[in-house]
Amino acid sequence: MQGNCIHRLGDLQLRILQVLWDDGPSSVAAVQRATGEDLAYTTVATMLRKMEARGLVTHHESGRRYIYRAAVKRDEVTHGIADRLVDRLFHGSLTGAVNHLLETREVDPDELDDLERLIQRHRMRS
Amino acid sequence: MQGNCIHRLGDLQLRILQVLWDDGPSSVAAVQRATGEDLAYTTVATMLRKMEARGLVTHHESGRRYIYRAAVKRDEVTHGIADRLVDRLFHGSLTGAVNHLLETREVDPDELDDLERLIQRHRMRS
DNA sequence: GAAGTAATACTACCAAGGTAGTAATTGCTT
DNA sequence: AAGCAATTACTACCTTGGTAGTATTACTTC
Repeated sequence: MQGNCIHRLGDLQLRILQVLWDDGPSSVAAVQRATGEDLAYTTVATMLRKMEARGLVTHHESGRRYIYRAAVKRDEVTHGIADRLVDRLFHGSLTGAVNHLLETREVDPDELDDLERLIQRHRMRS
Repeated sequence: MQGNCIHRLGDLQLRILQVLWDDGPSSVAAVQRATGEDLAYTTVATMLRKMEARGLVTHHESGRRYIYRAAVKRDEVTHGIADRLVDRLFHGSLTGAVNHLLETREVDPDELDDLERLIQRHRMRS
């Protein structure tokens, strides 16, 4: 929920949230399966419990088993993490960030087209 | 140096590296001052020692005092962290990342111009 | 109803970041 | 020389993510 420092997620925590966002409410077993990684059942269960304590997920019972669901929105988290990065590395400069990404990644012309369209679309808006 | 998981830096570690990149080789006291944060002298000294153990910085002695310098390049680190983020959050899609940044940040028209120029410049290159 | 199985709860550990106190050293200043 | 100030070394502690074992509980199946 609230000011929970939504950025600062470990790899496993993010992985689990992604499963819950993609697949919707899931049992521990389902999450374990969906992560694709080779983790003990109890590892996933423990992490889910820790995440619930932090307000990242909630659960309700279905029979004797817990069904977990994400308590934070994908956009919130993505936004939080991305913003934090832009601030930490580029002093909040979006241009700096995009520039760096363009410099250091392979970008094919199609992607450049996409980007240009994005910018056009944004220009309309303001 | 090498395979040291250059992404995965704590806030303080990144902060310290930024000081060393900006100001060049510095004593502990200088780093402490430059971080701007209110940290005990020994906190900075300890962190520098831990970072040296991880290969992030090196030191040489000048009289009885240590002068630390960054052992990793700014670009390496920035690239590592940014790449990791794009992979973690956007499945490696640069367009997805940029799109998200545009959606969630205030972007003024000047910045859009800058971005467009960036893209043009990149188009030339390929 | 006895045995097996699946689920959760509890506990424990390790590593790393972060923070800082205390001790020891050494050099400078009066 | 005596004492103060700066500096490094060592140690300690807390938190969090990550990983998983063991114990307990409860449902299912024969």
